[in-house]
Amino acid sequence: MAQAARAGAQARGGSPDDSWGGVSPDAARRLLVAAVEAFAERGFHATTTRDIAGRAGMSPAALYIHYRTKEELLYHISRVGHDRSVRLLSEAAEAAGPYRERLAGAVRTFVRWHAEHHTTARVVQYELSALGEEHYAEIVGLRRRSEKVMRDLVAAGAEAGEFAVDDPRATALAVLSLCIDVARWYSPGRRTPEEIGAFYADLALRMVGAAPR
Amino acid sequence: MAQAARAGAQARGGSPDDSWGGVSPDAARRLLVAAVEAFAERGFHATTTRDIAGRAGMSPAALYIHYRTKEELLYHISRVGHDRSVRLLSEAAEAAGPYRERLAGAVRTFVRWHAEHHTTARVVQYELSALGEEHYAEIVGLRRRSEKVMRDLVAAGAEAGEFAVDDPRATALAVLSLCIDVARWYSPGRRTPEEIGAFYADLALRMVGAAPR
DNA sequence: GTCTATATTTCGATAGAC
DNA sequence: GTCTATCGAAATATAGAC
Repeated sequence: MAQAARAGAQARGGSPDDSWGGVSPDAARRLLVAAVEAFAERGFHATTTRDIAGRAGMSPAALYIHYRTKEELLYHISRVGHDRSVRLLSEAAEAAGPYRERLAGAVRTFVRWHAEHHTTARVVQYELSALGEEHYAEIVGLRRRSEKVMRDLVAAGAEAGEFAVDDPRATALAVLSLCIDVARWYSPGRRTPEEIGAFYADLALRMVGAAPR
Repeated sequence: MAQAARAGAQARGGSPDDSWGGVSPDAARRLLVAAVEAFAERGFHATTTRDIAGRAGMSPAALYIHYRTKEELLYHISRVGHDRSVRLLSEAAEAAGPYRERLAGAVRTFVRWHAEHHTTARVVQYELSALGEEHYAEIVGLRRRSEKVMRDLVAAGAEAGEFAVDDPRATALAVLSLCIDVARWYSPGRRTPEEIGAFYADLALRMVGAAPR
């Protein structure tokens, strides 16, 4: 199955935005990648369906064979991105070991994803308001799940005595906020996603008052 | 002078978005406030000139008496907001006293402004890409100034032995990033801008490895 | 300075041939 | 499934009366 092979390549982290290897048919995937790039550059409302189709090497009408509306394209991107976010955070939070390691792992992975896939992440994090009402509500639900994962992790670490925080809820939201904003400012060059992830993991440990390693 | 009186009211912090008290004539100010609200809610490109004019209680054509284009409205908002940001940060950084107090003051003030004026701040921070080329370049210059202020402050604190940071530049950008993202998630209710500012000042001190107070 | 009316452009989405 | 051609709606901005 081509999908499984592509999922493997994706897990290893290939070219800048290969989050969409599993999407088929080919034309639908090309349109999705084109939409991600266009939405990230100019925003959803400033992007025309002609632009998306053009980037994918197709006519404007071809878009509507694979997606019912422009908004559905955004929803697809947003949905996949938020699913990924929840999964990355959850897996790190449920790992074995001390809470400081779990938090560091969660932040490192989450930040690395935001840097590595910064075009996708930019759309996922900053184009929410362009979603239709129902889609928006669904995505907000996923965001609450991410927030809960981080909140529970910080609270657990605090109760275990590994963290020293006055307000676990606010601290968790601040850590998440710091990670998310990476999608806004990151651009390739100065430092690798891996390096930024490691640096941010250290910052997060400082924020929760974990003893320096 | 009405402008001086309004500036006084503004410094004391009145209603949620009175950053525009000094703008005259009255119609121009109403349009500006309407644009801020609309841009913050839906984004620049999703906002129509009809919507802006409507919120200001005027006809669509009236907008063009006071502003040449919709983009000029955004530029005005962005310019004022960035000037304010640079000033808030600079004043705090140049204050007397230990660097940890200066950093705490800068973060507290900057965050408080982002929360108090979160509609304005949202436009200022997240609608940059809708600016015209020249305006964009000018605003980027102001942003670099803000970054330099924070960078120099963290570096000075580190050299003075008050902060323990591995990478002052990256740490400064992360602190700024954390502050800026407040504009994205803040909504009135749970906690006051003042409380969030104080909380974030503490987080920033942790990030730079300042000794706990 | 503000309005009504509208010129002009461009958009999202569809029709129908192939 | 993709194309060319185009519809109908809606956008920014302007013209001209008051």
